[in-house]
Amino acid sequence: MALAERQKLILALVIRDYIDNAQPVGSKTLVNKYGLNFSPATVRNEMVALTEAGYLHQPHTSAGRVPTEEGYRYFVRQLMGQTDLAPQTKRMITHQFYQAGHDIDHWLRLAASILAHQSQAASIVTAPYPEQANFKHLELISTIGRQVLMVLVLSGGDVRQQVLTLAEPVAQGLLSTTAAQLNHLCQGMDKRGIAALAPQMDALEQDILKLIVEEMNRSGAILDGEVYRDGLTNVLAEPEFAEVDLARRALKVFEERTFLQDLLSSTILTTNVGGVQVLIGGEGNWEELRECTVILGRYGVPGLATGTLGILGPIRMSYGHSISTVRFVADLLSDLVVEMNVG
Amino acid sequence: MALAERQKLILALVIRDYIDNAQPVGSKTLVNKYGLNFSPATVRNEMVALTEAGYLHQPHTSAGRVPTEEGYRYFVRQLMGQTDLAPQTKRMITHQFYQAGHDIDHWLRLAASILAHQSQAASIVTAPYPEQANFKHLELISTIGRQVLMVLVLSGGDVRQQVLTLAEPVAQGLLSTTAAQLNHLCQGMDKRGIAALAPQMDALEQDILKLIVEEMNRSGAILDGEVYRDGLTNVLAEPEFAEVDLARRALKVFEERTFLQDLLSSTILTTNVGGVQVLIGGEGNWEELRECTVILGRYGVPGLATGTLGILGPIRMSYGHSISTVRFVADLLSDLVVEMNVG
DNA sequence: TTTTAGCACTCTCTTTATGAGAGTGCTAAA
DNA sequence: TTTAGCACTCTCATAAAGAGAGTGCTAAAA
Repeated sequence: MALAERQKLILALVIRDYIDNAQPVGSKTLVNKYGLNFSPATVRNEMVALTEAGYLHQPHTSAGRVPTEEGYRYFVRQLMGQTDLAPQTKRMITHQFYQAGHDIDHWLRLAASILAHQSQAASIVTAPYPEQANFKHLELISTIGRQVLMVLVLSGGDVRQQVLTLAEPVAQGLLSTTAAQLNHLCQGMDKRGIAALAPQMDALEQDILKLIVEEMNRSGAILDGEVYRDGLTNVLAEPEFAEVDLARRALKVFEERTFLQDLLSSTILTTNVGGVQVLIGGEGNWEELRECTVILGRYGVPGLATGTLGILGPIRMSYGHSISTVRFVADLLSDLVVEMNVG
Repeated sequence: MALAERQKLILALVIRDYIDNAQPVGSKTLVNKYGLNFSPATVRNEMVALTEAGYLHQPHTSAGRVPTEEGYRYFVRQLMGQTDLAPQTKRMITHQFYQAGHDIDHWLRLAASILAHQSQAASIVTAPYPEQANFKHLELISTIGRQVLMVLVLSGGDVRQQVLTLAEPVAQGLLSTTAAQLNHLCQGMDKRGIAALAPQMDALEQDILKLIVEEMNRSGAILDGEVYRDGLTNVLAEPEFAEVDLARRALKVFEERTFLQDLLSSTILTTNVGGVQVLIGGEGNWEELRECTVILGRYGVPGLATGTLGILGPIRMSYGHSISTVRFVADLLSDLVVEMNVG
């Protein structure tokens, strides 16, 4: 259903007011507060239409109106327009990154902290994960008995460790020469190339190559690396989560990796780097996120390394600011990924 | 005040019952439920004594009794006795570690998960930190008046800054030569060696050395590396945290690094590896932890690398199980640290 | 002297009633 | 099409009343 201009105006005002005050919005208040040049009765008529269209809702017969999920969605998609952070906010954020040194760990932690702080919501940032990993270097270290520690360095500086248990003990000398050979042979190869090498090798080498391929397969996995969270307690400060159980279930989605994996994987498929996705009220799929909005973005360099970041807050959140923040931080992290791979 | 045996029995029963049911415990209930061979009136008399001694508390004139913080402390120290996990629980935990591969990151994540799950509380595990720091480099910078900024670089690349206030102003030139001398003298020394140097020095140098030793003592420290958290939402499930604000403030302690640093540092000084410390109700120092108990332990190899782990839950928690779990997981992690350093 | 039965008393929690307040929906006039 | 007027509805805060649980005290029993 297409909305008339005045209806759009009223819807937008109701949503804005509700976002600020967390109180149902009445016709009279609206007119007085925003100096509308038509009467409360007119507003009421329009509100009836908006309620019938499914964008507003009455908690009870004689209360003001509250936006429905559908109302928020309409607002975010049609009414809000493009927003951007204030230049000074941008500067402040950039400055913090600049000060954080050159450690990716610090960056990601800071990113989570900034997201949480700016949006007053819970935030999450996943470490960038190489989408396509190439072989760079291999080290084999005999530890004890038949146990061999394999250290694998992939392109992008990703280091993996795995323990390999051999059929029989092998001397460190042989391990070293084997590693040297494989380093020579596999240099720069992707997993496909390495898998193709295997048939011509002896048993020991085949074992090792298999493990290498396994590790490289795990690349591009959504959630293998570290996850940075922050601001979980912000959510608890919102009045809609005065009912702890609601808060508990929502935060659980951010806390448990299995949930998170589901949540992020659906986004990864549909969101481009630089793009931002807004999930309002669980969108029907997420009972746990009934009263929540999740804003997710991706950062990094497609085909090289990408990560996900986002926030979780009450549906009643300041969308403009939150979306801008997620987008801005994503862009900053993307720059850092580029720098890291260049430098 | 020393308690009679019967008083101890009643105190223990009240606490046990309250831990299970989160309801004030009355005299009649107690007698019926636990088949005591004396009457409710007798129990009431004893309860009066226990209340006067500060171990029990009445929410209002005509309610049952609730343990005070002091009551819990007495319980934990005197009444509870040594507890241990059930052998099958231990096996299960050990098994999970065994399956977790050989990656310290996984171990710590798993440790946090197990702690959270076993105790139904929020858990925290810090990465093991090398305890023994050796002197590498010193820089002394005159800032203003008698204030001198000391920058200390330790082995492992750990950089510390401290401001030192001298008895009288000292020129930058003298500071520089002093720094050069000390750099020469202390090269590669540990804190013990540096402490031994002090007596032969002049006043300025002694001041500086003292500060250096202090900083090196803080090694081990506390919170530079990754922090693993889990089960934050468990806390929200407890009835005492139905009031979100209480939960928010408590969880904030675990969430914010500055808080955590304070909390852990106080423990690090007083707890040995393998030991467990129980902080009940913030112990007067922690307003945020008013309704909480924090159980902290240390793991690792003293003098080599140690870390901290612990849980945060409501005061009304199952102490036996929680303490045993913290201790057991600490021991397991200690074994892993040993293995890691041997292999 | 210690323990116990009996009983009045206290305090909370729940239920019910009442009134104020905010906002609506409808109708009829502008 | 818009608006003023008004009766109506529903929530929320407050007060009153009754049920329930547990206590403290006293006097008798062990």
